[in-house]
Amino acid sequence: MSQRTGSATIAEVAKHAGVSPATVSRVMNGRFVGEPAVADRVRASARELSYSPSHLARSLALGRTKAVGFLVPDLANPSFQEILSGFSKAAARDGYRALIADSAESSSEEALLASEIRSRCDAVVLCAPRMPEAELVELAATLQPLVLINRSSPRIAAPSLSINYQVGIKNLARHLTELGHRRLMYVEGPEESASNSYRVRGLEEFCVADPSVTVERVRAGATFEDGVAAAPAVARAVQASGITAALAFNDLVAVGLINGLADLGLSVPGDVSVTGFDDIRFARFFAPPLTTASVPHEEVGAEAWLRLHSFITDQSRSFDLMFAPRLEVRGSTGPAA
Amino acid sequence: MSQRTGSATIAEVAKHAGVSPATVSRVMNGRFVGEPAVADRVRASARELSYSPSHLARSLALGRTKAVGFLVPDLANPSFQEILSGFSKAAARDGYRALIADSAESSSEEALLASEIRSRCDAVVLCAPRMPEAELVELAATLQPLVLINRSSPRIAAPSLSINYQVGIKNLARHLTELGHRRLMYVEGPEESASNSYRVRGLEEFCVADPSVTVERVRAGATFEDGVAAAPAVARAVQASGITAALAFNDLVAVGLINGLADLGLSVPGDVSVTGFDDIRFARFFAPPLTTASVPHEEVGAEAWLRLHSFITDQSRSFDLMFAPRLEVRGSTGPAA
DNA sequence: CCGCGTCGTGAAAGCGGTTTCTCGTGTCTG
DNA sequence: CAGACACGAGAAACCGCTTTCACGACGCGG
Repeated sequence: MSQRTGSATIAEVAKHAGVSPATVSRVMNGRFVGEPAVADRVRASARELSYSPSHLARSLALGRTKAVGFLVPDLANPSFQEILSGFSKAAARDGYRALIADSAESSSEEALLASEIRSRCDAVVLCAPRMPEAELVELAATLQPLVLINRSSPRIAAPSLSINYQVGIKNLARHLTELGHRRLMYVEGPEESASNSYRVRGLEEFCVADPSVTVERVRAGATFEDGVAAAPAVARAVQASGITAALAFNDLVAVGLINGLADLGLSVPGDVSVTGFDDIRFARFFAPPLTTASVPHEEVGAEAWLRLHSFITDQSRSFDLMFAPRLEVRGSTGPAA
Repeated sequence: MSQRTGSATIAEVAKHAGVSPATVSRVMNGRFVGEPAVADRVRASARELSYSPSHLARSLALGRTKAVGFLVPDLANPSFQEILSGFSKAAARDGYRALIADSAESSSEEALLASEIRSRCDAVVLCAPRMPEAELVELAATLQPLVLINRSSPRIAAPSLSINYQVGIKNLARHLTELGHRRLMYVEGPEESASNSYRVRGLEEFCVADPSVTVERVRAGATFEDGVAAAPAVARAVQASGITAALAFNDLVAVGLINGLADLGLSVPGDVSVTGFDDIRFARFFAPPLTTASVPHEEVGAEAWLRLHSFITDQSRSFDLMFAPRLEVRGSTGPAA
C-alpha cells in the first residue's frame, strides 16, 4: 500500500520542527504569517529531511493537478509533434505539464482514452479528427475544460483552434491551375477524417467555380507509407485520365507519393506536379522542395494552451480561432506539360 | 477547495447501491467475491451516476500513479520526438502515460525540472546530455526508478540506453576516407554535451589510427539554425585548410549546413561532402539525401519503457544497452576532388 | 480590573479512494 | 444439537496534504 519513496511527509517535518502539519503547510506555501523564527525552523527541518511535498496529495486536496492531457491520433506525425512542442512549452511557462496519449489512429478507443486521460488532469486538448460528430458532442460535455483542435461545432461549448483546410487546398488548386493544370487528383487522407472532408469540400467548391477543372480522388491515408501505396493509382490516372498534378492529403503523403512515383519512373514535377499540406519543418529541404500549404503548428499548440489556461483560471470563454494556411510555392510543382 | 467535477464519488455510488464504499471499491477493481447480485447492483449504480474513480485519489491510496516522466532537452528535436513516440506507445500498452517536460536546452534548471516531474510520477526517463556528471550522479539517486538515455556511469545505479556515438562517427569518418577525403571538419554540437564529447573522442581515435587524416573542429550546436550559422566557418576552412568534407553533429545541423553552404555558393557533395547523424525520418528525402549514421530512436524509446517497466514491477535491474548506429550512405557524400 | 479583539498556532475535517480488520450469519461437522 | 468455520460485507484507518474553525494568550480600552 504505502511505499517509502524516500521523501519525508509533512507530518514528519512537523514533528521534527515541533509544530503542527498545518504550520508546515502554510510555510511551504508562503501563507505563513506568524513568527519568523517558526518559519525558519520549519524550513530548516524541511531541508534537513529533504522534504518535498507530495504532488499527488496536494492535487487531491487542492482539486487541481497542474497537468493537462494532450490526445493526438498519432504522435509519430510531425504535425502533431509540432503542436505538442508548442503546447508543452507554453504550458510549462505557467507551471503546467502535458500528459500525452496517442490514440494510435484507432478511432474506436478515442473516447475512452480521452476520458481516461481527462480524469488525470485539469483539462484536455483533443485532437480527434475522425470521431463522429455525435460522439464528439457527447464526449465534449464530460471533458470540460477542453479545447479542440481541428474540430468545431456549434453544439460544443469549447474553444476550438483550427486550420482552414478548405482555403488552404483551394489555394493549392489555384496555384496548380495557374500553372496550366486542368486534370487534378486528390490523394485522400484517412476515411472519416474531418480534416479530409474539409479538403474534399474545398476542392469541390473549386471545381464548381472553375468548371474547366476536374479533380479525381483516390483513397490513401495520412502517412508516408500511404503515399507510397497511392503511387500506382496516381500513375495509372496519369495514363488513363491524363491528370497532370496530384494534391496530397499532407506532406508525409506527398513525400511518399513522390518517392513511389519515382520508383514507377515518373518524375516530379516533370511528369506530375505534387503538392503537400502542413509545411512540416523539412518540407523545403526535400528533393524536390515541396509546394505546400503552410500551417503554423507550433503556434496552434501555443494558442491552444493560452485558451485553456484562461479558461482554467477565470472561466473565460474565448472565441474560436482559425488559421489560414499560407501557400508555399516550391519545386514540386511546375507548369503543365 | 473541492470542485464538482461532475463525476460522482465512491461514497455516492455506495449510498445509491445501498452498500459500503469498500464494496464499491472491490467491485470496481474486480476484487469482489460476494454475491453476484450485489456486484450487479453496484455496477448499475455506477453506470447510472456515470461514476468514474478519481485517478488522483486512487494514486494516493495505491502509491502509484501509472504515469512516467519524460524529460528531454528539446522537444522540437526530431530525435527526441521519435524517442518519445516509441516510449509513449510502449508505455501505453501497459497502461502508463508519459508526462513530458522540456528543459528547453537550459541545463541549469534540468535538475529541478527532473525532481519536479519525478515527484508526479512513478518513474522517469532522463535525457540530460549536458548535465555535469557529478550533478547527475547525485540527482540520479533521488530519482529512482529511472532510466538514462545517452548517459551512463558506473556511479549511477540505473539502466541506461545509449547510442554508440563513437563508433557511429568513426564509421562516417571511415566512409569519408574511403572516398579519398583526408582533411575533415567536425561541426560540433552543444558545448558540454556528453554526446558531443563521444563524437569528438571517436574522431580523435580515428585520427590516431590513421595519421594521414586531420579533423578540424568548429563550434555549432544541435539545431538547423546552428548548422546554417556554421556554414561560413566551413566555407572558410575549405579555402584556408583545404578541407573537403564536414561531419555535422546531427542531421539537423547537416541540413542547415548544406543550405548555408549553398547560399555561399558551395555545393554538396560537389565542393564539400557532408554527413549527418541520427538518420531522422526524412534524411533520405533531402536534397541531397543525407549520408548519416542511423539510430533507431523509436526503438530506444520502446526499450527504455521495457526496462523501466520491469524495474517498476519486479525491481529487476536490467543491463545497459548500447545501440550501434548503422552507416547509411546516400547522396551528400562523394569522392574527394 | 474585566471584557473584548487580535494574533499565532493547532486540532480536525475533508479530498476520494484502498485495505485491513472485524463481525454477524449460515453451514458443516462431531 | 452445539461448536467451529468459511464467507460476505461493513467500519475504520490510512495515503499526504490543505484549510476551516477553534482556542489560548496577549494587549487594549472602558
